[in-house]
Amino acid sequence: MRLSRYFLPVLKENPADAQIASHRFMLRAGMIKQQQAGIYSWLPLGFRVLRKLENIVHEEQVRAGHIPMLMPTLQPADLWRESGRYDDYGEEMLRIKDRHGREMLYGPTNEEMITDIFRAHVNSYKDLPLTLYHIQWKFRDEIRPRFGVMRGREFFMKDGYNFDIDYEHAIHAYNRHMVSYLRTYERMGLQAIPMRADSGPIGGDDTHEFLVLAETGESEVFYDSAITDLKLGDRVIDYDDWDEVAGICREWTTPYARTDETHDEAVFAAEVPEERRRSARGIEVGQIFYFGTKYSEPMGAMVTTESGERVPVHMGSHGIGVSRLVGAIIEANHDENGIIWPEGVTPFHAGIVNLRQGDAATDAACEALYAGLKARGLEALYDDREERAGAKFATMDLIGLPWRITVGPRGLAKGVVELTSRRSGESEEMSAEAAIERLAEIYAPHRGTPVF
RNA sequence: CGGGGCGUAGCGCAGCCUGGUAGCGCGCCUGUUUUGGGUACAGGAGGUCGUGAGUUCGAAUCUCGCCGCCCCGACCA
Repeated sequence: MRLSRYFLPVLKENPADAQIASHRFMLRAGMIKQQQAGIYSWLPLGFRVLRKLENIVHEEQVRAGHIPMLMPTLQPADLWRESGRYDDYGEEMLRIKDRHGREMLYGPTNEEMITDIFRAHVNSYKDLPLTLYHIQWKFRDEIRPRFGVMRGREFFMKDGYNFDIDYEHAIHAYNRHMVSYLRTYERMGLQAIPMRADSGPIGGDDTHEFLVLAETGESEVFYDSAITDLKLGDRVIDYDDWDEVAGICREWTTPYARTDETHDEAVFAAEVPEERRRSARGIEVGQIFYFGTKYSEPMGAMVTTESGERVPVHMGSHGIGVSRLVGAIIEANHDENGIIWPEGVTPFHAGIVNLRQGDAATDAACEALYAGLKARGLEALYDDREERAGAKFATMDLIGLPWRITVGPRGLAKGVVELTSRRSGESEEMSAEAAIERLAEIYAPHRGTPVF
């Protein structure tokens, strides 16, 4: 993408309304524009990141054997009356009437709707296990939205629902989700720690929240520092292998890690040596629940077992806050100059800065570089504006592309360009070809592939 | 919802107390200049002062209503 033809409305000054780094940088980098309290337009740069995250989530869900679909944002009130949540959910649910006076709501979650779909089409244990998910906009009419997309009212979320014949199968689904989530966050360059949590309005017995450690987190967390050394890495996982999946969950849930809601100081002290006890703040970026027959029973989602018995299906639900993650990633990856995107989620793989726009040789070198990166499947943002070097560097730092290639007459005279890491600030001179080669290597592990 | 604050040019703000129909910085446009970290100079465009009513000869400024936004708290993916 040539910056001169892109839409990147960056702000030089800090917007008054933005309190925390992610909100400030998202506004300054031209990623979002607020339309109402807690409701944002996603401008091109922000949209690219959102799509990258969405794609990673899809890839990891499909890898775990879960099936993508799409449910509507508007739901009929009657469905929620069946589960009893129409009255329970309270003011947080946005209620609407259509022209005929029919009561509807902008869905804050989809347990009722997915259960309705299930009961309409599934009757036998032979169709289980089944896990369906979608990534869709949700709405929760927060009393007080704040922190930009971290706590908006409208938000983009992956929510998945598993249907299983009994408790044991449902727990495997739960474990499978935990592992798939660990891998999802890891690919996004995040360390998200599963912590034992409270179930809240979704209800249920087993539940873990995933928290990203960040100073601006809304929850206080307590954990054994050993947990932050755990890495999934590139181990191959068979999601149908109950023992393997449970083993990975054990690895991550054995070290103490809880939010203030479930924290127990006595247990913390007994289980964790003092030098490994940590307290910090965390941003919740996902949660998994097992809730058994909470919805299937009142809504009549029954299946026939092998022995001919009709039983309510065991369910769980699992969410990842995709739009919130954009903010969480920035909270965990920024400095005073702007964002520092992890390679897995960056909106462009590299930035090209032309230091002498209009100079035939520099222009040609930049064009060749741009084409060369494209040929290797890498997306560059080429700053071809008539701007001074300082302005171009400042923009690149702000929008946080992890790699920058600087092209100027001085370097070209020596036959080199400069490759700079946004994270370390270190630069290295090399030929344009070598820079392309290097970037191709760097991004080799971060290539997404369309999954469905 | 309780408490606090704000709404003046695209963004950040001053002006309001002590009414006389707007100003600064950044950004934008033009020209010159500069050219490896937001260059300098000159010229220029751009404002229903959130909105409605009231007071007044006269309201951005005073009074009341409404709308919107932000912060703290309770609440929350």
